[in-house]
Amino acid sequence: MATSFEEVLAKATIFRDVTVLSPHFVPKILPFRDLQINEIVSILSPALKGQKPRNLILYGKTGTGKTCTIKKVMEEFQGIAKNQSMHYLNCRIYNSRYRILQKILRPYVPELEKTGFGLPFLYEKLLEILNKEHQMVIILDEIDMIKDLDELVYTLTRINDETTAGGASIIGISNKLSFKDALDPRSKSSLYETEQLQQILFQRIEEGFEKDVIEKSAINLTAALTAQESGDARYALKLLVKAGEMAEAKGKVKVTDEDVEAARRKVEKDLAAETISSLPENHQIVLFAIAKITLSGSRYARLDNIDEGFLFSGEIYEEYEMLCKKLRKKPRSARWYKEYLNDLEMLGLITTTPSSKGVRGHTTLIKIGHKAEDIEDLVKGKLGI
DNA sequence: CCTCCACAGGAAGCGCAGGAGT
DNA sequence: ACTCCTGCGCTTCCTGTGGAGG
Repeated sequence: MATSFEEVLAKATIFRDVTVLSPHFVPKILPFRDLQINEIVSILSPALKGQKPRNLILYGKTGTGKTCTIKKVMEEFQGIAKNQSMHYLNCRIYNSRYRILQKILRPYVPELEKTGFGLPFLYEKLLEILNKEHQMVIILDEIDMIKDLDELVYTLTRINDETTAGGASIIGISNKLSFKDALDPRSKSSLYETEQLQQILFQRIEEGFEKDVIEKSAINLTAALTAQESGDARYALKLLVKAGEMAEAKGKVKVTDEDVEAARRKVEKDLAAETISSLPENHQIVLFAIAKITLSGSRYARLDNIDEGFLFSGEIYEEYEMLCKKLRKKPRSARWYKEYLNDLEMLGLITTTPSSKGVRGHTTLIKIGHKAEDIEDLVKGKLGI
């Protein structure tokens, strides 16, 4: 039997307002989320004042209100500042650098209705917009779905360096804590903030350790060491786990500063080993050359004004060429060798500094970032020298 | 002051692989 | 299946630069 609309509307139902229960609904007040909202606001506010933008990643299991929180924040910010815009993207749909840029730019660039524009074009357009003192906040929901995330992060952080006025902030949302492991170290360090690091630590400690077994000062030390090192959460967690293991092996009940300190040395070597083993061959050869000369002594070691342990770019390249000959490989050009040095520095395996007084000409001085014996050992095994 | 040194790092271009479009 | 395009890893060429040395 047919029921009229009036009858349906008049009938008292169980629901007061069905839309409230829809997953897309954003309630006016989010209980227990005020703290989080404040944090996000504090991270975004410099961006709105036209200062250097910051990035942030929210993570947590589905249904914990990440998307909801961020939508609330968007509502509050919308229209507060001129020359400012927020873009919410679900990366399940916009899952590549190209698609995301295209989606963001569409409202500004009418020609984009047609496809067929290259990435450089999109890049230029974005740069153009940001340069008009425009602040952009890009929210990437389900960020782990993006195929070329490293490139995207690199592009966006790089564009921030190039703009004169505005800038772009990235807010990533992810369900998986593990997704960060898939990130390039460079992207990682530009994405993570210290506050996030602390949050990760506390959350993980609660989940992974018995109550109160880690002394407060040990946690502080871990955070301090990590911040000083790279700010990489992966490092902090490894440190804690190792410290826990070492304390356990000694039959201790609590994890103290000394355990963390002892763990640091071990973790450093492990992490180096991990990094090195995933390095392309030529990078490894260059690194080996650096370790070798460090151990045998630099040709210029006795030069005044040069700090001990620093090597000359030129002598390393010569050593590298010799090693290649020994391995029956064709050495790469000097130009590309310099890029290798950049990569190695980026990974924290070496440190470089430009030469100054006391050195003829203009060159780069290179120092190995870990114990040379360790590095030589690790690479030797890998390369089979 | 000029010149040389010992590089730095940008620009152009090349061969190749993988993906998109048709 | 075919072409076309793009990115990648790399080479070659070239100009720039700050200090040493005469």
